[in-house]
Amino acid sequence: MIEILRQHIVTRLGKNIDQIDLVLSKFKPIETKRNEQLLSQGEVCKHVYFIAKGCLQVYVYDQDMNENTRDLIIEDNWCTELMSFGSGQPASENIRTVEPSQLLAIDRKGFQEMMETVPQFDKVYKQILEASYANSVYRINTFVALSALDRIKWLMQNRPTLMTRLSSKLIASYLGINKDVFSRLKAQL
Amino acid sequence: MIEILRQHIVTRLGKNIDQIDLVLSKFKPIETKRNEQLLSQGEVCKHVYFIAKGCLQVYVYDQDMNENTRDLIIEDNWCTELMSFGSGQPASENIRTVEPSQLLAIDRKGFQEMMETVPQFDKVYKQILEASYANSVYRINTFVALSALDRIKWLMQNRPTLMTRLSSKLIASYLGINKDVFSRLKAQL
DNA sequence: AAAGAATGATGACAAAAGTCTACAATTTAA
DNA sequence: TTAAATTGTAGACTTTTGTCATCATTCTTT
Repeated sequence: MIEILRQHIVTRLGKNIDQIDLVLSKFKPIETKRNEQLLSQGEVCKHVYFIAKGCLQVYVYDQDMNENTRDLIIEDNWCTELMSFGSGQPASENIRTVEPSQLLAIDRKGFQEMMETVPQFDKVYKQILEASYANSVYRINTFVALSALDRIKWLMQNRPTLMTRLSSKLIASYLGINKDVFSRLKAQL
Repeated sequence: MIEILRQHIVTRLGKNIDQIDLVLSKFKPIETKRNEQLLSQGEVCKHVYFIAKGCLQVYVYDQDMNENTRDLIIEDNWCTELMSFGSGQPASENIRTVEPSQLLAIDRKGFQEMMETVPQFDKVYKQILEASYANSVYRINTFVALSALDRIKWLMQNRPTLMTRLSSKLIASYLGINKDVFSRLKAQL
């Protein structure tokens, strides 16, 4: 499992990283079933997860306790509640697995040590941040500019794997559409 | 004008930055009227702007050529189209001033020099990225979890200055609500 | 293999949001 | 300072989206 992370780092920083094994040793492998809770709002987010395999859902509750999906993240990506992880304040979001997953978790201490002792890792962190931000930007633009139907089309165009891989319920929640409406709109295509 | 940026950096990095004047010298001051176009989609985004005074709108067009606002950014903040600025690819977003503004612009060359010669600035960049990302996360959550009316309430709670300072048309577009609907919902409060 | 739970589709209806028009009020630019 | 343009509000109407109930189907779990 750790080899997948090694590969992820190598493709971003090149092969000759002195302390790559030191870095890797700071990650703890976790095997999960589906629907395992990794973070609940109110708790402090203690880890950053690298997803070697599987899929995580980041979600929030509304007044009616419906679950609304802020992000769906698949393998070869990172997941955390950054604000809580960075500040130590309680998280406002929840995270769970939606598939049996293989994760590599690093805690705050490990993360900070890594950033200090392996300056290059700072670069990886920046890349992760930039990618996450870019993702958010596109996502916001779909919400301000597109109707429900067009958001569905957008997802099919831009993240076709998500559409086929995950349940309609999840996808609808990710798109900010009621699941019944999603079902109807899909039929229209 | 440059003093405002100096202050911005000092509060983030502390007073004893060796080369702060070198950094500041790389920024070009720009005075704008309102409604000045800083970037049009298709162009490459060549600058990062620090807003010393005023307000910028980042927006995209939909099929009907309506303008949809991805972000509204006021003084003491940064604005750019990061993906285009970073990659040199054509921008997918537009940027204009919505108020007469005082901006400090740095181009790619200046930016890269800065990151290399003043390693501390890298930290500022990271902070900007993190803040922008955090912002986006909250914003996405308002879209997946809240109705139009609740998004209005959210904005009044969390960014009350925006509400009073900018036109209803802009705010409606920022919230992803039709301007007529926005007018009606506001009356309901 | 079977019971139970979750999922996805559908119809009927309700509520929310969007469109269009008109008009007064305000702002902008000549 | 005025003419022109933009903005904000309102009513009547349409479309989109949400809700609820039902039912067949598929997954899960025992």
